[in-house]
Order: sequence, then C-alpha cells, then structure tokens
Amino acid sequence: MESPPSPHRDPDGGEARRRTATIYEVAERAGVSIATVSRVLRGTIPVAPGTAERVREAVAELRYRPSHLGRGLAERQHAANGIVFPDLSGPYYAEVVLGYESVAAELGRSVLILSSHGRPTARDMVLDLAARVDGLVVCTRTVDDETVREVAATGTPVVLIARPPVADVDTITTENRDSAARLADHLLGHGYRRFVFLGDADRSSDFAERFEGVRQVIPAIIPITCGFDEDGGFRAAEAVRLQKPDAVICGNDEVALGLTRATRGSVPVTGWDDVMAARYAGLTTVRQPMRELGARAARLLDERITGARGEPHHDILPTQLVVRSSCGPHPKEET
Amino acid sequence: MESPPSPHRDPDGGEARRRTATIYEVAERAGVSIATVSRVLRGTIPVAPGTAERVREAVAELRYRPSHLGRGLAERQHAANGIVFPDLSGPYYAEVVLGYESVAAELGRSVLILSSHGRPTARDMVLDLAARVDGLVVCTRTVDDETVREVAATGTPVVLIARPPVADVDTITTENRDSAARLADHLLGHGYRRFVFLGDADRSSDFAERFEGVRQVIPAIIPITCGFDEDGGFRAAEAVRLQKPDAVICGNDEVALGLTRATRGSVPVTGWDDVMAARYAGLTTVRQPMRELGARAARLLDERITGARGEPHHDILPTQLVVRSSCGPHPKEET
DNA sequence: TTGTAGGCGTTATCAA
DNA sequence: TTGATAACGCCTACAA
Repeated sequence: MESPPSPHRDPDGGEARRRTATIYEVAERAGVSIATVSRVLRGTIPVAPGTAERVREAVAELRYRPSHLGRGLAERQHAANGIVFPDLSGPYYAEVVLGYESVAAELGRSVLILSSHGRPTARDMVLDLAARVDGLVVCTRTVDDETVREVAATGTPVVLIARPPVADVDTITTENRDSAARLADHLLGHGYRRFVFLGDADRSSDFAERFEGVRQVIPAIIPITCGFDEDGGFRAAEAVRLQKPDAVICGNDEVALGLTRATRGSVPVTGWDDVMAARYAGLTTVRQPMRELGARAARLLDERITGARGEPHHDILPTQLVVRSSCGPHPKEET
Repeated sequence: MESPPSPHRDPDGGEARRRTATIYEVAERAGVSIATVSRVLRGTIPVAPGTAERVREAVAELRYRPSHLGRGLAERQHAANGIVFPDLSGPYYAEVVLGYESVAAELGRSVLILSSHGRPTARDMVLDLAARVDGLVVCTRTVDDETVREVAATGTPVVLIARPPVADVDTITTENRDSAARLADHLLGHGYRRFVFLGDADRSSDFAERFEGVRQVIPAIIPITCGFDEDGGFRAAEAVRLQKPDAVICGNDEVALGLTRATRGSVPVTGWDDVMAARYAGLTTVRQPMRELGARAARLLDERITGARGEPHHDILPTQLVVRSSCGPHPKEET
C-alpha cells in the first residue's frame, strides 16, 4: 500500500494533549473529499442528501469544529470585532461593552476587548488588536488621533465612541451641551449662584462639551480639574471647598460620588451618566444610554464591514436630566 | 521578463479597501527571503545586522504587522484567551473581566468575551469560542457541566470561576460558608431572630454555600427564591413581607438593593459582593475580591497553556464582612 | 453532485 | 547567515 493521499499527518498517539479534528479527518470518515465537507458545513452549494447526512454524522462523532484560523485565512476575515476603552470599572464602560457584545454576538462576531488602562504601550496594543479584527471601536481618548488614522488607513472600519471625529471614521456620541444647559437652568432654579465645575475638560471631549453647555448659562462657573473616578472627586474636595460654591457640577457620577463622600453631602452636587450607584446615592444627574451606545456602534461597524460605503456617520444619542436629592431641596416653582 | 517568483498576487489597484502588507512584500522590499523577515521579527535565529536593519526599515515603511491568522495557523495557537459570564451589568462581572483582561494583556494574550445572557444557544457559542482561544474561563453556571467537559476534552485549558469543579479543571472561588456564618452571627447580635434568605440557591453554587453557611447558625431561616438582579429583589418584596422577618439576608448586593428600594429601608437587609452602589446605599455586605478572581484565573490559565501539568487547582479567595447601616442600628456589645 | 488543487500569511526544517 | 519549501486548516474556482 502506498502512503495515504492526505497531506496531513495522522493524529499523534494521543498521550499528550488531544488534537482537535480537522476537515481531513471528517472527510475521510465520511468517505468524501474535504470540499464536500466544507460545502455541507457552509451550506453554500447543494450536496446530495445522503452524502450530507454522512458528513454530518462524521462531524458529530469527531466533535469537529472548523478552525477559525484556517477559515479566517482563507476567507480573509476574522469574524471578530474589537473594542478599546480606558477601564471597565465604573459601570459606564461596562455597559457600553455589554451593549456592544450583545449585538456583535447576534451578528455572529466574537468580541475582543482591550483596556488601555493608561498603559504607555496602548498604541501598540491597539494596532495589534486592529490586526486581528474586522472592525474596531475606540472609546474616548484611549489612543491619539494618529493611531486612529493609522488603523483606519489599513481599511479596518473604525467607530469612535464619545470622541470627536478623526479623518472620516464614524462617530457615536451622546448629547452634552443642551442637557448641560438644562442642568444649569435647573440649578439656577434652586437659587444657587456660585458654581464649580469639577472634572477635566482637557482630557475628555464629553467633559469639555458639558462644561461648555453649563458655561453658556453660568458664565462665571469656576472649573477645577481632577481625575475621572471617585478618588479624583474625593481628593478635589479641599480645592472645591476653598471656592465656597453654592453647588458643584461634576463631569461624571463617579467624581460626584467621590466628592459627596468627602463633603458628606454638605454641598449640593450633580453628576453625569446615571450609573447604578447614583440611584442609591440620590444623585441628580444626566442619564445617557450607555448600552445603546455600544449596541449602535456594533451595528454601524457591521454595516461598514459588510461593505457599506457612504458618508461618515456622526450619531448623537439623546440624554435625560434626572433630578434627585443631591442638588438640594427644590424651592417651589414660581413660573 | 518572467512573472515574479512570489506566488502571491500584487496588491490590487488600491481603489477599494487597502490591503495590509504581507511578509512577501516586506521581503521583496528588503531584498531578502520571507524566512529572513520572519527571523528578524521573531528574534529567534541570528540574522546579519545589516540585513536585519534593512528588514526593519521595510517593515516600518510598509507599516507591516504580521497576520495573526497566518501566524496562529503555523504556530498552532491563538495568543488569545476567552471568558464567559452571564452578564456584565452589575459591577461583579465587570470587575472580574477587568482583572482578567489586565493580566492577560500583560501576558501578551488578547481576550475574547462572551456574555451568555441566558441565550439558549450559549452552549454552541461557548464551544465556538473555545475553538478560537488557547484557554477559557467560565464563570458561574453559564453553561452546563457537559459543555465544560467537552471543552476540556479538547485539550483547551479551562478555569472555572465561582463554580464547583467539573472533571479535573482548575477552579477559583471565594470563601462563602464561614463568612456567611459570621454575617449571621452579626445579625444575631442585633437581636434579630426571624430571618429570610433571598436568592436562588439552586442556580448558583455561591448562593447555595452562602445559604448553607447562614443556616448553620440560623437553622430556621426561610429561603425565598428570586432573580439575581435588582429587579429580582424588588419583585420579591411582597413575598418577603409576608414572612415578617426581622432581617433579610440576600444572596448578592443587587438583590439586596432592589429589595431595599421596594421596602424603603423598612426592613434590615444585607447583601454580598460589595459593589460600588452598596457603599452609597449603606449596605452591610460581604466583600469579595472580584478583580483578583479574574487576575488569578488569567495567571492559572497561562500556566496551563504554557504546559504546567500537575493536579487541578482549587483556589479559594478570602472575603470580608463589611458592616454598614442597612442591618440596623447595632446594640451595644455586652461581651 | 463531487473531487482536485491552488491560495490565504506564517513558521520552521532542510540545504546551500 | 540565508533561501526554498513543506506544513498549518480551510475555501473555492475549475474540472470531471
């Protein structure tokens, strides 16, 4: 007998880690060619019912699952999407990612996550991630514009979340300016006159827009810079106190919560996002549709991946003022 | 002139989506063979300094990034890990995933996430995910034991989080029974005598262990079943009221928070996990090291992937009772 | 309806 | 130190 026609080795003895079956083994077991196996699995080209049945049996018996590596290489695609965010702690990004994963999964794509954490190697990690997905979502300022452009130049579709447009990539943001103005109006209704804005407008376009929106109504508002999380808000308490504000408008809920903890609620405060903790802290805030942000990004990306050309999208999702107790007892409306 | 020796087509005209450079183009540009390019990129085998330099230049000019698909196929590995969890909402899994991503990234592995949501196709999705990673973390009861076994049988290392052992896969959990008993003791110290346990011990080993731990101290505790989230707790309020308990021990913070919202704090309550909202709600709870859970899983997985054999690990991480106001004003200790 | 064979982008083994 | 070239697992014209 000659050696078997298959160019592939037989599975090894089996004492070491068990190999996963290949299409060749399925084909051999079903007594057909690998082309036929591929056809019944993909359902592209009709196969004789009997043959198809034998193939399916072989697949089941061998517990065969096609290799994504082989398939991806042949099809020139990954069937996977990526998403980059600064950090998952704090429900904001967790929700965004969840919304993203949810529809990506529906669309048959796996999702790869990457938290930049603020690692200096973020750029490289993102470029690497981009090389193993069909499309990429970049949240906020996790990497610089240059990197975004480089990924986009590769031809890999990119969607930016909560970030100003770069080149002509798609963008999804939430409405900031108007709701910020509305929030400011509400606070003015409380009778407050002296305000502090707490956050870092230079490092987040969201924060910048919120600040602008507020300042439109309260030109004299005093900006104070701090980190994006609870700790940032907590630490800023002293600086805030020095300004003796009637109320403090914070860039997001975590900052507001941190500040509240430090001031023990002695100063009226507002946040932004409406994370779960905000409800229990009685925090007045602006709710944004975090999950929808991710979900929409996934859909948009899918359209681009599957070939949609057209002009760049720049979707803006609506937000909603949520008044609770942290901004103080509201005086009667006088209208 | 003859046609070029490379078996690969020239890049297309360039009007459509731009292709990413391949190793052949780098080799051609540097005037070497692809083998040499591969060698300088991997740094495995020494290459003449001058040659290496030329290759690096070509790589930079072409912005070449090796294809993970090609590489993975040749190396028979993915350089990626997966993690499966029921849902990312609620800070618990968000933190676990974050801890996981954090160390996985350090170890040079991408991470693929999959939320089972409770989709009926979860089993298939997990099997599919398992086929595209080198190792997999499965949280809680996202899929049945059978599926876990099937993945493990493939040879893909698996680590279970917050779930009882299956076959001989590694396991990481947090301590439940003792801390539950401690919690019960504390509540007894308040003078409470009639208790309800709110959760679903049948669908979570964590809940089951917590219930057992509590019941050790309070044999007469009344179990009531509800969903795992805020809504579950909220809806269970009526059933709880009917029992007129002195205090309610909930399986996790979200349930406790939901119940609290429904009862407006009229009944002493405790949770479990210590999520962010718990702090602001003044919830007495048991803190578990969520991020560490994920981080450790990533390390353990990496060891298995890189060849560690040995006995299965069954790590148990310590937890910590956190007393706040939700369990009521504490009477003076009398010791 | 089915099989053959070339290609997808890398790695790694032989020779040279 | 380098270059051909055979895998790796799959898809898909092209033939039969």
